[in-house]
Amino acid sequence: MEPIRRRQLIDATVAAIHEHGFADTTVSRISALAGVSSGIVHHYFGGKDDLLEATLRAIAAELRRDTTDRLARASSPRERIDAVIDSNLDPERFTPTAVSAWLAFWSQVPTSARLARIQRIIMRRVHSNLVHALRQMQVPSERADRIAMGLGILLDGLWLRAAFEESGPDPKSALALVRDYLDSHLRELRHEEPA
Amino acid sequence: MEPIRRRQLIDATVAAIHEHGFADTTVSRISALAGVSSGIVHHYFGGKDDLLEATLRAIAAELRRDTTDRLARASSPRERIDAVIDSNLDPERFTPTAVSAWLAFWSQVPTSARLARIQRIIMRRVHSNLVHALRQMQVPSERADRIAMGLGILLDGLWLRAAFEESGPDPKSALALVRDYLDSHLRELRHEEPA
Amino acid sequence: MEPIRRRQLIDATVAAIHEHGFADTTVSRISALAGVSSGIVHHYFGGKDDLLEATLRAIAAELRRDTTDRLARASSPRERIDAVIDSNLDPERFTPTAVSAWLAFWSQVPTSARLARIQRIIMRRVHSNLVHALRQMQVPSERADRIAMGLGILLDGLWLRAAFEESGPDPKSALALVRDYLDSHLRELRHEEPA
Amino acid sequence: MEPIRRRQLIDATVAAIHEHGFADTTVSRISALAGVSSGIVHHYFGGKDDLLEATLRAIAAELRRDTTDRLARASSPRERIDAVIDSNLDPERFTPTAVSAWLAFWSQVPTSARLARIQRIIMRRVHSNLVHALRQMQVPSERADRIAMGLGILLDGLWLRAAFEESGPDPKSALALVRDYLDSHLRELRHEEPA
DNA sequence: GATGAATGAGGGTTCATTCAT
DNA sequence: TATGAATGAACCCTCATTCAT
Repeated sequence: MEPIRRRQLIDATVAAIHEHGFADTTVSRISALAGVSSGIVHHYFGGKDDLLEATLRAIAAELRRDTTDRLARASSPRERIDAVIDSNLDPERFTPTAVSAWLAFWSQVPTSARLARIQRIIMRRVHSNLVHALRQMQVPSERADRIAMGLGILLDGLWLRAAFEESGPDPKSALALVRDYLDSHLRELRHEEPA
Repeated sequence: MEPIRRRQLIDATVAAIHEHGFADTTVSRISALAGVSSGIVHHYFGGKDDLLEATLRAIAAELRRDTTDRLARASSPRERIDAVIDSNLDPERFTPTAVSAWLAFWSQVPTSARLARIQRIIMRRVHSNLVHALRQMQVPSERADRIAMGLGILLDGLWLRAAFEESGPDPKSALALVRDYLDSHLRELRHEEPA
Repeated sequence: MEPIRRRQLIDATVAAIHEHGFADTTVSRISALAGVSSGIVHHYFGGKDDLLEATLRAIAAELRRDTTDRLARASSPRERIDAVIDSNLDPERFTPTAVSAWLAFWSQVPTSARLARIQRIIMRRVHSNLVHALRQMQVPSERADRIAMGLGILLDGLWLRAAFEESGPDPKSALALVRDYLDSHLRELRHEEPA
Repeated sequence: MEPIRRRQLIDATVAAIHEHGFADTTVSRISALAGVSSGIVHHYFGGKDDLLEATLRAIAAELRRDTTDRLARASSPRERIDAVIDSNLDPERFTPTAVSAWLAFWSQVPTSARLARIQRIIMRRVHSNLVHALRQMQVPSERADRIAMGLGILLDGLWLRAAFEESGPDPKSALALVRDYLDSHLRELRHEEPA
């Protein structure tokens, strides 16, 4: 019963955040969306904060799982980089619902140590995945770090814009924009090499 | 008296958001930080929401003023682009306090029509300033639009990371990263031209 | 549970109005009198206004119920008129508590559309009951209307005075006063007939 | 200056009560209507309660003045009774504004000792004026008292209904109703006398 | 395991009152 | 005499949390 209820409540939390915003996401609204009583939240989670933390962990785990799957199927360093980018911009995850949930959590990061910790882990994972693949492509350490950071920042910026609806590019252009950034930097590297 | 009190309260609002986060920014906390009574907020602003809106408008106006000043001093299209970038990454404004306030407001955008409207205006201004300057450099319309969007997304991503402390680049590297993005695209354009 | 709590709160509201007056009837006072927490008001009624409306409806329903019962037991038009008068002046309802609650609601009628609506219905019911019975006694329509209005006004005046304690007649004299008014008008009619 | 300001504020208080109801009659609204600052109320009256008391006193004094004038012009006991009735139903005073102010004050009577005292004086004056005139017409003491009380109750009931708009008779019918009550009782007395 | 009635702290807001000017 | 900026207590209401069932 427990895993079912926990998932129900986490899904309902994401839905509630998207629908009403973080500030108006109340325990009753979440439980109403989940079709259960309000007391259940404290039964399966310690309280509202624990549910929120679990929700962030859950959507983070989803992203990680997808990235891991794609990485496993990749057969070259370049494909490994694309795996990371693609999983971040996968239209199935790059939805208004997901994106506004992320934004809501992000806004709590500066003042919530618990969420900040999780957020840091997520970011570092993306970064290290990118750096790792770049290093395999013979990109020098310091350079790999810079490119990975640029890619990470672009991805974050795209997610942010996606939360504002209409003011960001569609998933396809978003992908092109990030790939373009990567390509131009790799091209640049190749031109330098002979020198 | 009015302009003084309004500024006091707006400054206190930014400070409160930075210190406690958007959700825990209460009228009493704001007024305590401003060193005035809680009733004063409703005297000078209609209520909490109006104060929040005024605060977003104020920090947006500050950014616009700085951009306008820099644009006025620019003597070439390239300098105009740099003016926009520099004012967005000016270390004086690129502070944890300012940046977490922005993030807090951003998180309200998906569910607050009032704030969304202001946010849209701010974004569009940055975008059109960039596009305008790029067009003056003979960049084709569609291309100018894409580069401007890329720059805007990078800037947003950088602000977002700045709010997470430590996980973003320092102001100097941030500037380099954005300039680098611009340069590589302009270089690319020049290579295409002869062809 | 719901009907019990609702009744508790409605009774407490009447008591609070009697004790402190309408203006000083706060939600906390009501809930304290009812022996429950303040939050409960919003759980069982939407808010304070809804509780107040429900309270007026409840005391109006009580009056109507009593009138209906008496009307059912009446076996002549004259007894039907007495039924209406008696139920309005029944010592059990003609108490300081009940009477000051009515006055409090009356004072809100000129500025509260919700309460005005209910008040209008109550008044019309008394009036039409009286007119109906008078018509059965062969009193001409226009005359019946006038007598009924006079009776209604007397009843209202008596309730008003009852709220001022001491300055009104005791229930018994009140009853005599109203019956006397009715009798003299009926007598008058009989004298006219032969003419 | 003082008498001018006091009158301004008292008039504004009556207007505010009529317009917004007793509960929403705030000091700022009153002073706004009077065209003066809010602080002035505490300068000329001790506070809000004192202003309210002064307002009740003022409208009571107005009624008394009018009654006194009419009584002075009356040349027979019967005219003296009519004087009292007429001044209570004078269309100039029997207005929605005046009437809703009275009702508002009445509703405070059960819980305000200060206002109750004034109210008691007003009622007693009307009563004693009526009794006095009836005694001059040779009506036995106990009978005069009863008739005067009936008249007083009718007048109160009429004022109450006037506050409910539409549900009461027009000033003319109101007058007829009260005079009719008086006449039928006097006639009755004459019939008894010979017996 | 699950409910939802009940609590009460804390939120935004209003407003009578004070007081420096 | 007159102002209106400023206060802070008290209002209604929301909601995370508890707990008897």
